[in-house]
Amino acid sequence: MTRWILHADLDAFYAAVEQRDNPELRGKPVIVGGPPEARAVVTTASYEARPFGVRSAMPMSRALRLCPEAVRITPRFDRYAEVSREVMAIFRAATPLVEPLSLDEAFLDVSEQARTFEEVEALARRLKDAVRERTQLTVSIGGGTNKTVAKIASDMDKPDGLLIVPAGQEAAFLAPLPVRALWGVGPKAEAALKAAGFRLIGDLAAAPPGRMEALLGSRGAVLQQMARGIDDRPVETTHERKSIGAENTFPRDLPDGPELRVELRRAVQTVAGRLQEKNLRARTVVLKLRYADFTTITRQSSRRDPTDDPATMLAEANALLDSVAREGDRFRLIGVHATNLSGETTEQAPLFQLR
DNA sequence: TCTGGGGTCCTAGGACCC
DNA sequence: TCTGGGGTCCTAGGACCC
Repeated sequence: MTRWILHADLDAFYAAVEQRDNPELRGKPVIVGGPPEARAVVTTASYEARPFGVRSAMPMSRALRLCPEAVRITPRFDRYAEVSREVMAIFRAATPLVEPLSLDEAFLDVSEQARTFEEVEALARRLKDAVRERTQLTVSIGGGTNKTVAKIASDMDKPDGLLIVPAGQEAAFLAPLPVRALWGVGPKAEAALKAAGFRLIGDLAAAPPGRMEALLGSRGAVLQQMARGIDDRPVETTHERKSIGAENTFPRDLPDGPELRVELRRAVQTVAGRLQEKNLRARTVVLKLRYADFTTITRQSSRRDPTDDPATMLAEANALLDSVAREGDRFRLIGVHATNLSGETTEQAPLFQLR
């Protein structure tokens, strides 16, 4: 039996929700993200904003210079989560095998619902129609016999796309695409591959045995298999949470002192609160600091007994900060993470919670 | 131009144990 | 005098994803 995987990706999701909720924003460039004074970045740019060169992860100050007439909206994550649940429910009505990757993306295994290319395409079409009718949002759907192909296919026909790769065509579909399109190839790996003469996914597929490992370590072999259209990762409906964290960049750099310690306490309280909400405890507290020059360090301490107590965690975090802070240091970010979790860590929730 | 915040996974060195 | 080999845990940093 052929395995059929869909990857569904809501188009400019956060911006689209804002435009749907507020008709005055429709047809206008909308940029979702914090204010430039807060040193925020773009979370999502509507399709009207993209011709100006506005992209996600870009500093908001730059985005607003590129597109001064844009309407900037501070993200409303709770709202996006609500809409996301509606969309995921539509997917789960089609198949129980749904793996949310974030609020706006999911893999679906539809092997039980569709057996041929035509049936898969028809099912994807029905899903797109259902999402549009029930939420007024457009979703791009890619499909194929594995996750790699489905994910890349959904990217290639945005927005409002639909692209199913026929069984047997995986490698041929991937070959002409740049290596950067592969999941797990970021700026560093791309540069390393380019320097070694590999530009296209087809180049990776054809590399001699051992070449990819030499270049990229253990990931090399996996990447080459993906490049060849081979990827048997299943759609996972649950996942085990490994960490919970909260961090914050300040509008202005701060020295160690009462203000910084207050920020640290806030972060600890957020994390402890979320641990308690989820009935989890952590054995390890991680302090994260970013200096004014953007260098980032972490310091952690573990103990035998897991805790969710804010006072205990704060004492540890403060001690860690004591151990690194020097006179004259200035910090732009502080964060706290809890790891080595115990309790019921298996969840149905998305892998990546927020975008 | 000036760089977020939520995560996962991997590597590498050192401590410690047998 | 020169000095194992394997396993596990902890720590720190970094690449990557959305």
